[in-house]
Amino acid sequence: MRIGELAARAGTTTRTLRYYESRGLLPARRTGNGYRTYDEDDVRLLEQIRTLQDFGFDLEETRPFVECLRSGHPEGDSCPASLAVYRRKLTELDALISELNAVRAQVGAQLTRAEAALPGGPEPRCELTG
Amino acid sequence: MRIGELAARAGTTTRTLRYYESRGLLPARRTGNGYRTYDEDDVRLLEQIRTLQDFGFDLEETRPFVECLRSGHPEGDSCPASLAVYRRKLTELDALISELNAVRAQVGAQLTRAEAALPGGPEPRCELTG
DNA sequence: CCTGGCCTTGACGCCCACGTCAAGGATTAC
DNA sequence: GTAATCCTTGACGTGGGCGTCAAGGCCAGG
Repeated sequence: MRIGELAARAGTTTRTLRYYESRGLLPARRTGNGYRTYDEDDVRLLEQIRTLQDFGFDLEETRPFVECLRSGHPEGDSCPASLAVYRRKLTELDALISELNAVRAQVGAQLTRAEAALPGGPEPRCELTG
Repeated sequence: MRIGELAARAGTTTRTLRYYESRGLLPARRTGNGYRTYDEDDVRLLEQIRTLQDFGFDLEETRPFVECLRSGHPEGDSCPASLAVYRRKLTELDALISELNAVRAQVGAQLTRAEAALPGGPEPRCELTG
C-alpha cells in the first residue's frame, strides 16, 4: 500500500509517516516511480509506535519496540530493551504523578486559604456551623 | 535596584525579567541612562510569578495574580480572578493526574504481561511457588 | 487532452519560556 | 586611561512532533 492508505489505516497523517522515516523508525520501500510502499508488517510497526506515543513515550523510546518487532518477535515488548523502557517509564510516571499530587495539594490548600479570606466572607464547605 | 540584583534575589535571570516585561507582566521604570529600576513591590510580583511558574502555571495564568497584587491587595490570590485560575488549574491537574494514573496502570500491566512471556521464564514476584 | 487526486522533496511555522550570542553604551575601581 | 562589570536592544537557537505551504511529478478516468 502507499503512504496515504497507511496513514488513514493508522489514523495519522502522511507527514507523520515521513517524519518517522526521517528518524529511521519506519523506512519504506519504493516503487519504480519513487512512491513509498508499505506492507502489513509496517502497519504493525506503526500501530506499535502510535500506541506508545499515545502513552506519552518519546519517539526515541519506541525504537526498541520497533526493532524488536522487526527482528521477528511477535510483540514489540518481547525484548529486554523494551522492558527496560517500560521500567524507566514507570519510574518517570511515578515521579511525575507524585509531583503533580504535591502541586495539587499545594494549590488546593492555597485556594482554601484564599477563599476563607475573601471579602464575601468564608463559605463553609460543610455544615459545621452549629 | 537594577535588573541584575532583582534577578539574583529571585533566583532567576535578567533574560527572564526582560521576557516578563515584554509580555507586559513586569514593566520597569527607567533611570536617566536607560537602566531598568525595580522596587520591593516588584520583588513581590516576581516572587508571585515564580511560585506559580514552579507550580506549572502558564505565564498568562499568573497575570490575574500579578494584577491583583498591583491593585493593592496583600496577596496575589485575594481576587476572584485568581481564585478562578486556581480552580481551573485544579481541574486540569485532576484530569492530568487521572490520565497519568491510567497510563501508569496500562504500562504496568504491559510490563507484567511481557515479563511473564520472556524466554527467561516468568519470574514470580512473591513466594507463591509452593 | 485535461482534470483531479495521489505522490515527491524542501523548507518554513508553531508552541513556550526562556538561553545565548553580538555589538555596543554606562559606570565604577584602580 | 583603562579594565571590569554592569547595562541596553536585537535576533537567532532550543526541543518534539509534527502542520502547512510550494512547486512539481505520476497516473487514472472521461
